[in-house]
Amino acid sequence: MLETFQALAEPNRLQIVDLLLNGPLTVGAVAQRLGIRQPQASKHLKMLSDSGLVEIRPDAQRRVCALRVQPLRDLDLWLGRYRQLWEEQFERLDEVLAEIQKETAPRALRKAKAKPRLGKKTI
Amino acid sequence: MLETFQALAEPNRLQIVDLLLNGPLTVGAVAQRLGIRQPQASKHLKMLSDSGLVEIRPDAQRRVCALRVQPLRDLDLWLGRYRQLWEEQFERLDEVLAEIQKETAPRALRKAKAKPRLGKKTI
DNA sequence: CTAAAATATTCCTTGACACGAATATTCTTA
DNA sequence: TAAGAATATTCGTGTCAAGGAATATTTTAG
Repeated sequence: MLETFQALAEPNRLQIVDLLLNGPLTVGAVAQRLGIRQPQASKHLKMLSDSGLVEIRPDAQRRVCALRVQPLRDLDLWLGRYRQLWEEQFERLDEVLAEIQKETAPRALRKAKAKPRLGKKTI
Repeated sequence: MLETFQALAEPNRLQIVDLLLNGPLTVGAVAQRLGIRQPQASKHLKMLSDSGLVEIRPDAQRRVCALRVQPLRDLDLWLGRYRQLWEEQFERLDEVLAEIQKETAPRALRKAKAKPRLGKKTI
């Protein structure tokens, strides 16, 4: 997971992954479409390969690079633990924000001691 | 998107996000649970805040840090473009399994030579 | 076997950033 | 106002990785 994030935390590599969604490409093709030089493309593709995001298959002198879905599936799984967060919290968030807005905006800020914190969990 | 990946591409920050799934925490609490020092926690939380993954709300002298779902939703959206990729493979897998089933079940296993490999796309 | 094509590797420099230590800042309370 | 608590910031250091340039390696074609 960490490795996947690190692999995708670089502009060219993220672009490469997006590019390979349309199908496999050779190293040179990747370099050309990204406007980078061949050695950089090789390096980035090697890192993507190490992280499991790309599979590099030799074809004569060239290397054909294709996406591997496994890390993305893992990412999807990881995200799953958060998915409920925006499904159940969405309705409530609006309410809470409106509440706060209503509470702080109309009244001028008064030296409120022991202000009654809204019943959320206290830290 | 890139910013989100960069924010999550660091062990402590990824751990912080995972931690905040259980609810908001103060800076000190985060530092304590991660076993890191307070300044590092502050810095990491600031980066998470800059990337939009965490919201820092002042509460007296402390800062309460809570997850923000928006970047995660964006990540989910981004992943969506790849989701069909492993659904295609699932369909293929089903076909293959059905093929095997059809091949082994009715007829006793026969010496199949030059078994037709399913059409791997050539570059 | 040689030349050319495609890719990989090495060396170097530079910039980003993680960590530690020390200090500064902010807010509350007595 | 002073002290204490919680957090932020600064500075210095070491590490890692990205980019460029040059070169090495591998494979096909002639």
